[in-house]
Amino acid sequence: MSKDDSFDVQDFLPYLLNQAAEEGSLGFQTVYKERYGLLRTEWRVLFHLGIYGQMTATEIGTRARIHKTKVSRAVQKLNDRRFVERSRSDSDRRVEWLHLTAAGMSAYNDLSAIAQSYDAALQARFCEADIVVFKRVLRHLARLD
Amino acid sequence: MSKDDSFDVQDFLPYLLNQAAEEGSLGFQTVYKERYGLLRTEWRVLFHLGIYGQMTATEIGTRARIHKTKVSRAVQKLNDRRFVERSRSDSDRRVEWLHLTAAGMSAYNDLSAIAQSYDAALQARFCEADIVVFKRVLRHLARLD
DNA sequence: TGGTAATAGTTGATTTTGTAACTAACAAGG
DNA sequence: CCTTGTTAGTTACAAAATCAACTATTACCA
Repeated sequence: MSKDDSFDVQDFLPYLLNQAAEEGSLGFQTVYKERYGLLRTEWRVLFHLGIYGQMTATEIGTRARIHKTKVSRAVQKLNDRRFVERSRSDSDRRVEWLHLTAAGMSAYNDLSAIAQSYDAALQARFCEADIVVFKRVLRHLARLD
Repeated sequence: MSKDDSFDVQDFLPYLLNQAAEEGSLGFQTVYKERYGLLRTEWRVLFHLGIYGQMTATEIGTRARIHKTKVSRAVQKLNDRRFVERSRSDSDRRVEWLHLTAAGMSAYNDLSAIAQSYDAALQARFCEADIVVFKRVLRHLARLD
């Protein structure tokens, strides 16, 4: 017996978003996990380097809104696996430029191809007009525009 | 230098969903955290009991897709705080019925009221037609319909 | 019956995360 | 130069999530 029938979790946006996000990443998560033993943050860092090329840890953190300690640890792991190389900047020896190795690039290419087809399969479940609206609202909520 | 310019993380649905979900729960998270010292899972369990009334841990886990160990520990904490009471079923002594105490109900009422206005504020940023589409797609992705 | 499997829920060991404090390098004003 | 403040990134310790193994109870069936 509900105390307040006018409220339903399933209409609560943060709840809906969380459920959809979990459901939506589930399938792809197993790919980068089982195929390359990557964690979610590690995959995210890999993708940013694959897409935007050379970046610093801080830049990645700012762009993806990941805390610097999380980025730091992800970079460490990716470096251990020889997916990422670090090089100190000459002009400012605090900053470290990160870029993918050949192995990292190859993992990125493989995963991004899978990501694209995964994404296409997800989007195929809706009509194009709905996807347009959906993504626009998402981007706005995610503060990406 | 990007290897594959046709791909952008910001168009990748799982990524977008995650960012939006994190952004969207951020504000409300501080409410249940600072006001009642609740964790995300604890809040979710509280809400389910507030809305659907008496339930078992397994039912909550199934409906919200939370792992049973997470539910178990959340119920323990909520029970410690006297927000939830447990009672063994007579017909099957493995199952435990959970329901809110008066204190739990009051916390739920308080939080659900805040949740509703928080939700309304989020939704006010878009036109109604967009919200309708958005929620429909979300529900489908979250496999809630 | 008795044996095997299934279900509800808990506990313990290991990983991962979060918070704060830390080192190192730079910047700017006196 | 020195003090103070800021920025890049790491590390230490506590909190939380995860995974597997566990107890207790019921269900199935030969």
